[in-house]
Amino acid sequence: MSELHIYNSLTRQKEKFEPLHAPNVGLYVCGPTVYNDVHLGNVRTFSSFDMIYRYLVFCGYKVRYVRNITDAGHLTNDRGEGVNRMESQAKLERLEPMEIVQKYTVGFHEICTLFNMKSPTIEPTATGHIIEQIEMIETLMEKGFAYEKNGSVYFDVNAFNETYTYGELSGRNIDELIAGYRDLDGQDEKKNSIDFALWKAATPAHIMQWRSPWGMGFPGWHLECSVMSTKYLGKEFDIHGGGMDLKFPHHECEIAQNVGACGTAPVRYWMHTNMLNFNGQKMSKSLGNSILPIEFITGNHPLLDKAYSPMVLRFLFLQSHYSSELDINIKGLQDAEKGLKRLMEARSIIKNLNALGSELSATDTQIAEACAECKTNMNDDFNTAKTIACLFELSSIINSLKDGNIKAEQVQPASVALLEKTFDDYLIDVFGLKPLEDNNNSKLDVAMQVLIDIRKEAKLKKDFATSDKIRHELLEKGIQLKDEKDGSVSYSFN
RNA sequence: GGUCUUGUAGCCGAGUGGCUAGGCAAAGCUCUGCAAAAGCUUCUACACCGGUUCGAAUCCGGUCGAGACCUCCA
Repeated sequence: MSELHIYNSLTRQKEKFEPLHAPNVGLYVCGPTVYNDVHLGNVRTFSSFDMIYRYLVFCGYKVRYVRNITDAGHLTNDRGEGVNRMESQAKLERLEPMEIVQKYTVGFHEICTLFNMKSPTIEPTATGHIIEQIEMIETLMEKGFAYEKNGSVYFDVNAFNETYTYGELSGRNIDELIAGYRDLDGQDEKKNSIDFALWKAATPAHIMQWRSPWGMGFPGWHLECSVMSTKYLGKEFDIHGGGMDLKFPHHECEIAQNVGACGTAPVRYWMHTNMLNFNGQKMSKSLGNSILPIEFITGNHPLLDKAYSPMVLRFLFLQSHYSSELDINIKGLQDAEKGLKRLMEARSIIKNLNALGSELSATDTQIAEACAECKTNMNDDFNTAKTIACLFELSSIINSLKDGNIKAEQVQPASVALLEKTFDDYLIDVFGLKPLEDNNNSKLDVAMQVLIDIRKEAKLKKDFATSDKIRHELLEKGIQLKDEKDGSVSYSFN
């Protein structure tokens, strides 16, 4: 595909991407609720959108990337029961709610940095937009899509559904939803069980509460995204993303709020990333089987055999499509580690390649085609897996050229330049992968050269005991010596 | 129960109505003092049963299996 196509969850098909106001693109992604640590499943979603953001920028778009921080104390459900997560965590940790917010916001940002994610261009907080949320509620009430009861305000789904349609995104209809709720018979103030809270009255015990026309209270969960996306991206914008699990009810309610308040469908392209499983089971906070990102990085977890670089995890994510479920396990992590190393080493070899070709060869054509295919694949709904396959194909050519299996005369200098650009473009810029380790520590390099020279001397004297001892012991410490075809010796880290 | 997704070689994982993705693992060869790394070669799969078609893993129907959402979650 020569132009970017995106699978739109709303229409359930791939569509050509046409921004409303090219070259500008508005991208909104639902961010984390900062009441405890993000887990690896969250990281998968955010790194998927990081890749998507990077690719849009790579394509020349000017992207406004908004990702919110949910820091208001929402209830664990909409029915007026449940607990305020921010406050219960605050009690648990004996901290102020805002200390909880600060602690886990900082933690989230640290993880984002470790995983080499670009910052959004705007990262708004729910508590920073209470006034705007109240304004949207007032608009919805004026239009007859919301009603107040005992200091709380609810969205009137039935009233909305008379003018518009509720449930399109998630493929639900109101009658079935109501039927599903019926056995939970109306223990609350809502007109209808499917109505959801826009504003909840707070009891004096609630620490996080704000003044509103309906008394002290706090906003409903779905409202902040409607408000902040409208404020920063407009009533209608290009892409809205989030995890699959937010499709219903969160995104459905968001659409209803936006349509109700503004009269237009807010989002052109809905994108949903799929869940991450570990050893076959969904990783989730509520199941209690989530391994923290930092535990992967340190290897400090009973289910892990060793530490894995954040880049290995990122690469593992990229090897499958963002919209597929991904099950990870130890074997998968190990495979990804090897694969990433292979690509990174191929990339570092390119700089030293000799190309003397003057006429277009079959290899030149092969390189040109594979490089061009990267873009075609990415344009097909961000097919990172296929793009990676192209890079592996190119890696074989690079290694062959280095080893002399392909002669320098068979490749034009322009092809090597293209290889270098392609690896930098996709591996580094779009995929956001960093070389596994920098070995530009000059003192280490000098020390390594001393060992390499000693080994070389031992080999010349046929003292293989010594030369093998150096090689084996370095390998045990994670440094691999490589005897190159030309007699030189290089090293890499395992 | 409702809505939806999915079932691909030892493992992971892309995919298009006809042109054997890719990675990891395994085997053989080249290279090597021996290795490692790298290169080459081999392993040709698409849950099952029907149907549409000149042709289907790809479309349709059914069967069986797996999963997600319908309640807080990315």
